[in-house]
Amino acid sequence: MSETHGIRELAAEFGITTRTIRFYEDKGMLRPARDGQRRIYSPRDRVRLRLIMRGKRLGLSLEEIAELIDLYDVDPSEVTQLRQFIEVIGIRMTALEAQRRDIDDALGEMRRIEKQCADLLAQKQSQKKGSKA
Amino acid sequence: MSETHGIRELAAEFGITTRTIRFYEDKGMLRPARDGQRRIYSPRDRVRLRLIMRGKRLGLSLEEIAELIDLYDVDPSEVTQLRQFIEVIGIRMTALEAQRRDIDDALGEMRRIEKQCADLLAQKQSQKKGSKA
DNA sequence: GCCGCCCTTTACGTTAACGTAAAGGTCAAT
DNA sequence: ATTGACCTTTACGTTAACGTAAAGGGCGGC
Repeated sequence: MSETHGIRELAAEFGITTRTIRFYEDKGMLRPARDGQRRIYSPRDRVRLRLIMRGKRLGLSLEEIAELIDLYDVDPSEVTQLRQFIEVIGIRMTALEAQRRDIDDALGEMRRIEKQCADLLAQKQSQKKGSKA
Repeated sequence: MSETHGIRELAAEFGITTRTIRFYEDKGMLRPARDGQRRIYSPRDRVRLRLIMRGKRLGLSLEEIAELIDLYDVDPSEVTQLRQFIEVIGIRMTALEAQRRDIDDALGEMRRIEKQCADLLAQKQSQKKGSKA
């Protein structure tokens, strides 16, 4: 039942190298338990790694990702911290929404181009047919 | 009426340095005209630069961006090229859609956390009031 | 006891995407 | 003609995010 993993397992699961995982630990983004010297990764560590990978897919730097992840486990005891927290999250969300718009724009253009190509293809096909008939 | 620009203007408009613009040219991503030695940027060049910046916001490497931009001005004369083209665009679109999902996931989580914080804040406020009454 | 496999730390190497500095050309204004 | 504001090329420097190699410990199997 104890859902723990070795570093090699985790690396395989995420398609990265052990070096990369240790590097993220160096950067303070992971804090696996230890069995002697060996690193032991809990489900919680896996979640963190998943968040890191998603951040990378979004084009964030490791530094930005670290900040974001830290957001997830701020202890919500101080009110001023909570306020700042909400503000930071708001900023981040605005950025993400802008990125979403960028993606939608790009997708729109690509669909347009794709259609143009398809139309051109159809034209050429009918021309071919015509030449045979 | 001739909508051309010097390198300095363009840099200011996009919030980047002239070095960066020349760097992109080195990489074959821009091909400004010349007046003697000076670079002259056409509206077309500006569009390209806009595409580059958007690609960067999406976390793409300059190499990926260059490929994508080249997609926009492939000459659609060969049918096999058109087919390949449509395929490549499809792959790119799939990737962008995945990235969109990542963003939506992240936004969802952040909204959840934001709400949690807001609720906590509200709780603390009412507690404060209660202690004063 | 030794082999092979996994793990560890330490440290130098590499690539992308520029930054920064050096050395110089051009042109308008003073 | 010299200053200042641009522009140019060339080239070395820098940072992030790892890769890669060296040197070694722990352990189950033969």
